Order: sequence, then structure tokens, then C-alpha cells
Amino acid sequence: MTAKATSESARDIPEATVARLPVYLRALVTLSESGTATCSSEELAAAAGVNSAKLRKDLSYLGSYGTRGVGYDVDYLRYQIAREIGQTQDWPVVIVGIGNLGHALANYSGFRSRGFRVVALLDADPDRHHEVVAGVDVRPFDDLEKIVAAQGVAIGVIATPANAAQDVADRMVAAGVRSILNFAPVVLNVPEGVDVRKVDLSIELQILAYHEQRKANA
Amino acid sequence: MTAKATSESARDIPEATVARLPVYLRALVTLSESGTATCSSEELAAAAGVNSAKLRKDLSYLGSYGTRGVGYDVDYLRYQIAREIGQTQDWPVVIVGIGNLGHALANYSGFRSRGFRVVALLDADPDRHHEVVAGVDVRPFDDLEKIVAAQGVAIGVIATPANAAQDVADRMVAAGVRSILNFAPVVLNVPEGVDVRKVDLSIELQILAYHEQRKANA
DNA sequence: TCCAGTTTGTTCTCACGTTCACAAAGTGCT
DNA sequence: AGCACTTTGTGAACGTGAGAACAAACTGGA
Ligand SMILES: NC(=O)c1ccc[n+]([C@@H]2O[C@H](COP(=O)([O-])OP(=O)(O)OC[C@H]3O[C@@H](n4cnc5c(N)ncnc54)[C@H](O)[C@@H]3O)[C@@H](O)[C@H]2O)c1
Ligand SMILES: NC(=O)c1ccc[n+]([C@@H]2O[C@H](COP(=O)([O-])OP(=O)(O)OC[C@H]3O[C@@H](n4cnc5c(N)ncnc54)[C@H](O)[C@@H]3O)[C@@H](O)[C@H]2O)c1
Repeated sequence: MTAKATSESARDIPEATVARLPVYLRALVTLSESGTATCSSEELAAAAGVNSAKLRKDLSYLGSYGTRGVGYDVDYLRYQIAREIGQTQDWPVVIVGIGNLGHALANYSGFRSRGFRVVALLDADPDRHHEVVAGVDVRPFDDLEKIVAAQGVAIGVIATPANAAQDVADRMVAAGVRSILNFAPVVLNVPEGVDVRKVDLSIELQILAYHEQRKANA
Repeated sequence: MTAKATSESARDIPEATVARLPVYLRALVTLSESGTATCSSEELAAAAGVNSAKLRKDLSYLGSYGTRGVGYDVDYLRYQIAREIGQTQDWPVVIVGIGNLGHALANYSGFRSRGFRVVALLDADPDRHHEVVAGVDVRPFDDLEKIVAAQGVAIGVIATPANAAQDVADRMVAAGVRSILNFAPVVLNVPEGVDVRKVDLSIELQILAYHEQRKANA
């Protein structure tokens, strides 16, 4: 009975596990590229920087894709994880705010290789329009609704200054964007059903500094 | 008995709380700048995007800085949090890998305003040397040890390609860096006592995509 | 077929983090 | 002073996640 897991996967995977699946996937890609056909949970866990028991438990949420006494087939597991996290499909993405950070993001090839396609770069500053970054030209922010509708964009990235971020988020949500990655250092308010993840580089440094101070005072 | 909390704070604050303190601090800065002298846990929690009970419990790890029936003095609490997370001192930082992302980071003013000072920009590519970014000139990577020793650098940022990141980390650790913020999509191995935090933008998008896929299949 | 060896999938326990709910401690009006 | 009201700080209940440990399931050789 193998034809079960196809669209039946109604199990909900713990958040902590979801956050690690991309790490496992990356480790599997590396193993696959280096010609490894099979690996044990121990090996994969080492490559991913986690405990092997945790790895096995995480994978068990997806199904039973290993073979006892043998390990995991690298390419098979890689495909299963990719499918589970939606990397078998193509996700159109818009980036708003093409300043320092927006440029770096637009130029980043790692998004493309993981199933994300930057379909538009938007900025409110007319001076930036018609500049071409990584083959995509920068367009007025007001084109947002049109582009989201035309391309079926579900994911938006905000790289504007903090004071513009909430407005941009509101416009994105109104246009139909349902997931937002926010780089601006503000707390965004969005309606139920819209996911926001924030990346805050200052906070990361501040956490390091806290521990650093601890070490110094010890 | 107020003269207790000064250097006696041997309580260890939960990781989850440490990660939220910078958010509270930012909310307090905003409140302070808008002229608010006092705020309740409810108001501050709303500004920080968390539950008020969680906020109060978090703050209680620092000490008892509120007044029942009144709330918190904005500037006083702001100072206490700043002190606790080490933002009253200046942290010299080196950034290695001055490509797309490294440029953005070097230009980011938010680090400076939170107590971090970029003292060096290092890159292995000679073509980048002597370029000046945000007033700091790009130097050869081999200057690392000299700079770390001279400036007492404890925090390093890695923005090199993935295949160089482990080498850079090893050199940093050998030079005396004890905290690393890593943007390269690899798992770094470092000795005991060295802190690593990773920021992985692809993973953030992949997590959003997972949930997006879930919404679509519901 | 049987057995020794290997590795998965899962159960159980413990630690950590979140939220509720409320006593304790303040304010200000009468 | 007394009382009604506000808001903090925390104990206790609950939920989620991590890791140890082991039975179940497979391999390969005798
Ligand atoms: N640069 C970094 O490394 C870095 C690090 C951490 C956080 N951030 C945060 O990321 C955000 C962007 O940083 P940056 O350094 O790229 O800033 P930036 O000023 O270089 O770029 C911001 C861009 O957003 C555009 N913009 C402003 N208002 C807009 C609006 N309403 N709609 C559309 N576009 C708008 C501006 O025209 C500009 O091009 C900021 O919130 C910053 O705090 C940046
Ligand atoms: N650009 C982005 O938005 C983005 C997003 C997510 C992750 N990342 C990651 O951040 C890292 C940097 O990305 P980027 O786009 O800036 O790449 P990039 O190629 O533009 O820049 C990398 C820089 O590192 C330098 N370098 C290479 N090897 C080095 C070494 N051994 N020592 C010192 N310097 C060295 C190169 O000369 C180059 O200047 C990559 O690992 C990338 O995967 C980037």
C-alpha cells in the first residue's frame, strides 16, 4: 500500500520541525551532489548539526521513508522533503524597497535555486525606476496590485525603512499577498490568516552581545 | 534596599526572553521619542506584539522595575533593559565578505545606533581592497588577526559564500572572536564557548512557503 | 533458516516556554 | 483613614520540544 501518502498528508508537522526541514534538505542536496546514495540518521544529523534522535523524530512526521538496518535513500528522502515543504513548485515573490538590502536580496541566487522566483522589484522612489537588478527592472510601488493579481504572488518581502513597512504590508495584504517576510525593524499588524516572519539583524547581534557580556562578567 | 541589582544579576535569563528584550527596548525607544513617560504592561506588550503576561514575566527576570497600579517608567525601564543586554557599551564588529550582502550590512545605520561599531570590512578578493564602504575601507582578509587583537573584537559577521564560511569561522575563532553571526547557508562547527547564530533567508521563505502550501490545500 | 549486527521509528521522561488567574501593592477620591 | 480601582509580579496548569532508550525491522553471512 504505497499509494497513500500522496495527498493524504493531513498530519500537522510541529513548527520546530518545519524550521529544520530546509536544513535537512540542504544537507541532502550536498550529499547527493557528492555522489552519496544512502545515509544513516547519524550521518545526516551530523551534516545538519542536530541530534540524530531529533532528526529521526522530525522525519517520522513526514512518513516512514527510511529502511531499518540501512538508512535513508538520499535522493528519495530529498524528494519527499522537497515535496512536503512545497519546493517542488515555483513561488513567485515580490520585493518592495530596493535600497541596500533590497539590491542584495534581488541579486541573491539562493532564492531561485530553492523554488522562489523574483517576479517584481518595487520602490516608491522614482529615481530607482527602470534600474535593472538581476534582470528584473524596478517598478513603481503602485504597480503592486496589478503584479500580484497577474502573477498570482502569494509571498512578499519588505525591505523598506521601518516607517513605511506597515503601509506596505497593508497594501500587500489588500492586494492578496498571504505571507510576508519583513526586514524592517517594526512589529507588523496583519489580519488573521496572513503569516509574517521577521528577520531582524540587529536583534541577532544584540543576542550575541548579551551572551558576550555574560562571558566577560563570569 | 535599591543598591542590589547593580552587579549582582547572576540570575540567568531564559533564551526566549533574551530574544524578546531587544524588541521591548525598541518599543520603549519609540514610546520615549513620542514623549510618553509611563506605560502599562498592556500598552508595551501591544507595541511589542506579545501577550502582556509574557511581557511581565520577561521583565520580572530583570528585577522589579514597575509600579503596581501605575506601570513602568519608560526611560528607566529602557535603561535597565539596555544595561542588561549590554547596549550601554560599544561592541566592535568585523564583517568578512563584502559582496552584495556585506555592502548592505556595512551601510546599515541600525547597527551603530544599537551599540555596534563596524571596525573592519575584510574580503579575500584584492579587487575589493581600498574600496570604501560607509567610511570604512575594505582590507585583505589576512588582516583579521591584527585587527581583532588591536580592537578587541569579540563579534564577527560572515557574509562570504558558503564554501568559504567554515574557513573564515576557524580563522575568526583562532584570532579570538567569540561570537559569530553567519549568513552563509552552512552549518558551522566551532569549539565550545563560541556562540554562533545563523540567519538564513532562504529558510525563512521556505517556512512561509510550507504554510502557504498548507493554506492552498485546505 | 537462524543468528549477529545495524539502524529506524516510537515511547517515555524531563525541561522549557506560554498563558491564566490572582494576591500583593500601589493610586486617588471621599 | 477607608475604599474602589488599577496594575504588577508570580504560582500553577498546560502545551510543546528535546533527548534517552529500546523494540521492531531490515541485512548479510553461516
Ligand atoms: N541594510 C541592511 O543590512 C539592513 C540590516 C538590517 C535591517 N535592515 C532594514 O531593512 C530595511 C531596508 O534597509 P536598507 O538599508 O535597504 O534601506 P535603504 O534606505 O537603502 O532602502 C530603502 C528603500 O525603500 C524605498 N522605500 C521607501 N519607502 C517606500 C515605500 N513606501 N514603498 C516602497 N518603497 C519604499 C526607498 O526608496 C529605498 O530605495 C530597513 O527597514 C532597515 O532597517 C537593513
Ligand atoms: N545576497 C543576499 O541577499 C543573500 C541572502 C541570503 C544569504 N546570502 C548568503 O550570504 C553570503 C554572501 O552573499 P552575497 O550575495 O553577498 O555574495 P557575494 O558573492 O556577492 O559576496 C561574497 C564576498 O565574499 C568574498 N569572499 C569569498 N571568499 C572569501 C574568503 N575566504 N574570505 C573573505 N572573503 C571572501 C568575495 O570576494 C565576495 O566579495 C552567501 O553565503 C550567500 O549565500 C546572501
